[in-house]
Amino acid sequence: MSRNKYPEETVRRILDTAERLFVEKGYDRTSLQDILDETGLSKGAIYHHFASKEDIFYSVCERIGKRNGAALARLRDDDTLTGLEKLRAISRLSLQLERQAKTFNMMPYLKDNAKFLAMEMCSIYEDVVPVFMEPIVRQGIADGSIRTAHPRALAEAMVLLSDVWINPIVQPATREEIRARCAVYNQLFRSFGIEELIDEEVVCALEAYADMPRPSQPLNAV
Amino acid sequence: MSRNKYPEETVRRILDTAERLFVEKGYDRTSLQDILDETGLSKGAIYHHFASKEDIFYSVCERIGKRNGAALARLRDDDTLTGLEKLRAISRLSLQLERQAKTFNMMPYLKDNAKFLAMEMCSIYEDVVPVFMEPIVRQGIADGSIRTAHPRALAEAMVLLSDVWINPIVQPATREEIRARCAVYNQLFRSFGIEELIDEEVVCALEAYADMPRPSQPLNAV
DNA sequence: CGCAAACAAACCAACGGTCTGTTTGTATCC
DNA sequence: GGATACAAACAGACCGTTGGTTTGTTTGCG
Repeated sequence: MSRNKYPEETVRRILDTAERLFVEKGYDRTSLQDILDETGLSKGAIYHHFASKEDIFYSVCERIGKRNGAALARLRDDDTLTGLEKLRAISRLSLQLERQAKTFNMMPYLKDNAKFLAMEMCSIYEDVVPVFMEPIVRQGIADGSIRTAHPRALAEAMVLLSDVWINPIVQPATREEIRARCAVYNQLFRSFGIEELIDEEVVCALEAYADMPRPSQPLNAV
Repeated sequence: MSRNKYPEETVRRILDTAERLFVEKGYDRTSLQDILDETGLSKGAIYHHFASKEDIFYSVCERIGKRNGAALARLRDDDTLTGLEKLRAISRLSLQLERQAKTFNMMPYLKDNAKFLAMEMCSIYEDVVPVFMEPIVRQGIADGSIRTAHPRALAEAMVLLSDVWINPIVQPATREEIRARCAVYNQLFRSFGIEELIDEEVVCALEAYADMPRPSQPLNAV
């Protein structure tokens, strides 16, 4: 079936399949052959639309970033909320986005998903902070709901902690650990005027992750 | 030259070479052939001492962990310092360790070193926090120099921020950005009784990284 | 002397990636 | 509006390299 009339459909199929496989098995353990088998496409098809396996991975990440970015942009540009209120909303929102993306069962633990972690860190520095978080913090400074002389740095600390620590994707944790993390997280930012960054409702939602079934064992025991 | 009398020398050579190559080029871009060429050994030799390429990587990481662990253990067990004083000393120490390991020029940016980042995160949760940081925080609580109900969580937040944020390895930054990060970092932990976690001297040392030459371009532009 | 540790090196399947070839939608010309 | 041209959209054979295995050889040492 050459010369498809709707090539963007093919691209979508490739990205959908690749995203699922990368999330399920990790980048390294997903071979091009796996993607070929599951899409029913040929190598020619894939290399017509993408330059390399890594290119597919980056495109997958970019698409996830765009999905999340749309929701974050709406929040950022909402002019009925103060900066502080937006920060609180983000805690709620990012949990929701994570659920959608199903990245929360991304692992057999961290080691098999090094590439995703690295990309997340990159996008935090290059995208999430400068495009969404810093502007929101600056708004908070302007409207008096946040106090700091270093909006960028404060935004970085908040996003990093929430995305690679609070967020239980990265490391499984018990209910008590999750609750303790949230308590510390809230206390950390109190002196910047940011009270109750994570409210009880979100804490409960986070706690639910503690019971999530995890893949039995990391494949590469050290 | 078969049947070497000092096989541990061979192991050391393999680990030394692999560590250097992994740091210079990243795990993915270092092939076994590279290690063979630079050590002058054969595949048989390497697979006699190691189970796989990943096994070499884990051994490299383990060795780095042991090197750092020795220094951290000495600090932890020093009974002339309060918990708080030990935390301050760690800021200084980890900078020093990083310099030794030369991991600070680990990159062509983050994307080429996903595996190291993931291992660092793992070792933070599995090793650094429970073995070193949490005991120190607990000591600080006992001797009154630190105030928190959640020593583990506080330790996690401190290590994460210092290792993947303050530490300029992960993302290059200007002098002003580094200084701003340190200021925010110090303010974050003030309410736990932890004053001046990073002092001016360390800030200056960190600033010096801003001028470090970085590899020109990431190899995989998105 | 014998045996296993410590290698050397040929060998292998699978991988990511390339190249050439084929089909086919569509713009263009008359 | 039908023939023609052309490139987009694939298919699939092919290639070098990779990580990993196997078999063979040397040699220190009990």
